[in-house]
Amino acid sequence: MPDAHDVLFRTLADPTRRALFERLCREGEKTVGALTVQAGVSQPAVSKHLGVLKQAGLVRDRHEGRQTHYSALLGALTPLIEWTSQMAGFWQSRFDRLEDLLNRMDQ
Amino acid sequence: MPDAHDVLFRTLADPTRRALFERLCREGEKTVGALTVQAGVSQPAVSKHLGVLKQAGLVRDRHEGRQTHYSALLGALTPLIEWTSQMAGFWQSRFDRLEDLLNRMDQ
DNA sequence: CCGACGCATATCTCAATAGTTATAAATTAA
DNA sequence: TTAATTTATAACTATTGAGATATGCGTCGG
Repeated sequence: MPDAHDVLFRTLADPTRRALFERLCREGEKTVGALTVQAGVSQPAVSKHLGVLKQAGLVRDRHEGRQTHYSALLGALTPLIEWTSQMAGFWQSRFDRLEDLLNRMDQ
Repeated sequence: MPDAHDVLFRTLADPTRRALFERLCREGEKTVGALTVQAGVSQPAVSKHLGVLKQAGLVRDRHEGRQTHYSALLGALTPLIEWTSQMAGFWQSRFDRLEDLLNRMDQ
């Protein structure tokens, strides 16, 4: 079973899909049709990508008549931020331990 | 040609490869053999993943006799951090504009 | 010098998935 | 009701890439 990091990285790895998410972040809520215009792929492809983004918790949809409006959910990026700072943290702590070691060696 | 974000997301999307990078972050420099033991895949698979990580600038290698030592390069994560905060920034600024609009409507 | 060791590369296979077109389903307009 | 519009789903194709095994290449110990 894939954890949150897996889902996020895998979902955002595709350029087309990430571009869709970026547009929703930049420009706010958009219909499928509006997104399709500049997506460079067919409407079914856009719908499928939006489905994957929704599954990952990165977007939500709102139905209004015969159109569906999608918008970004920034909160879903939290695990990504945490992962990144965790990696940086590990690196930093190893650096600190090295510094300690060097300090002790000086004495 | 894929930009820095593309490379990073694509490289870190694979669980096995990301696990290798995480170990290098947590535990520092490791040989291919040491990494292979706990990787759950064959040694050639590990070598290939390390090659991809190196290509992405996420790790560097150091040859010593007949073994190769790999270590993480945290700086390579910068574009990822920037992308994330950029997305959050777009969201925030749209929120601010909405707030402004509501304030103006109040008057 | 020769065999074992450590890693990288070559080649192949298989599964996952992004894309397509065709079509269904639901809503609105005429 | 019929036709047009909007989105989602179905079915298929093609590509990508992660994994395996086999092997090549350099290095160390005996």
